[in-house]
Amino acid sequence: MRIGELAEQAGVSTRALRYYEEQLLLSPQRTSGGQRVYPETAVGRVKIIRQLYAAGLSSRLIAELLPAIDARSMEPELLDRLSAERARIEAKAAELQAASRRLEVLIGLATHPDTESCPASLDPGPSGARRDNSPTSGVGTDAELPSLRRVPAYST
Amino acid sequence: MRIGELAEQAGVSTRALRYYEEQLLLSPQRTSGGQRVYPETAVGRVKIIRQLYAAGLSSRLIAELLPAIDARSMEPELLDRLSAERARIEAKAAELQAASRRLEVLIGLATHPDTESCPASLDPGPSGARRDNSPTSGVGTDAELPSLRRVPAYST
DNA sequence: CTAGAACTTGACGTCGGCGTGAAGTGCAAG
DNA sequence: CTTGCACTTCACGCCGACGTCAAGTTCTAG
Repeated sequence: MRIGELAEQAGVSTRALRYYEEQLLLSPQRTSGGQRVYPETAVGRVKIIRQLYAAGLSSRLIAELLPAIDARSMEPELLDRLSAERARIEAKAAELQAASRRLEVLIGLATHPDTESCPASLDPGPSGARRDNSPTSGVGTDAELPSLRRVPAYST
Repeated sequence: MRIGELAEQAGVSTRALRYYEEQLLLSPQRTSGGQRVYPETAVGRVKIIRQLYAAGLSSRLIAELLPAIDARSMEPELLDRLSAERARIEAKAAELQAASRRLEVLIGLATHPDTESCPASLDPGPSGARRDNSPTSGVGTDAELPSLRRVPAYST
């Protein structure tokens, strides 16, 4: 199959496919005229690639990972790097959830009628799964936000 | 106080402070010579800005948010956008966690001795808090990954 | 007065995963 | 042969929050 068909079947753009090839994730054959020819298996392969991208992996790491998946065999060192990546992704997810909780507090302050003087420390607190205290580009000590109330919203 | 001192006290770079000003998040006064002069309150303000950045907000949204925080009063429309932002951040966090679970599966496949023919569907499944089925730049239908085993690692 | 630290504006670099032309070539149908 | 779509390579654009020179100015201590 050629690039257009693969793009459609895999649900990606032709530009993306050429980019993947540039990143050595795909190695299609060529016709005598220079056009790319992919095997049927390429559809699944592209989907796997998308999965790995969606997992936050860089094209570099994916390029190293794919041969291992093909060979059904992984070097321990690569396995370690994969674990490290997963840890980073987990940390990022946790950070985002903490951020979401902070926003939730802020929204709550503006949504509720001013319920007492709620101490809005905007500190997410250790409510999640924080294993380490790595920097994670930390936002230092937390600042306080003043209380908010919703504006009456005149009859617009 | 001048920019260097503020930078140190707030824990950011002077470049960042100038960038914040460019984004209309800060509006310091100037000396006759043109140097920036910040009030003491700027320290807290910068920390709040950092919090909002950490919450995944864009400088554009922060710029609209800060006056509301200053005025302790928020327009409902702005509140809605804030909620939408929070929803997006939540979705992103959930997506990352799903990705992390996928990686965990992949790592597990390579780590365990080949425990039976475990059907590695790499489907995160509904194990988390997925409220909606919004696109979230979805990776379409899930692909299968073959099983893996760890390579013996010769005595290196 | 002078050294030099701290400051100023300006502008280009970064990182990644593509989007989006531009200009030319391959291929199948009528 | 010709139309015309799919394809090719090349290469710049983009987004965002700054980092990082570069060259000039201001402030402060001695």
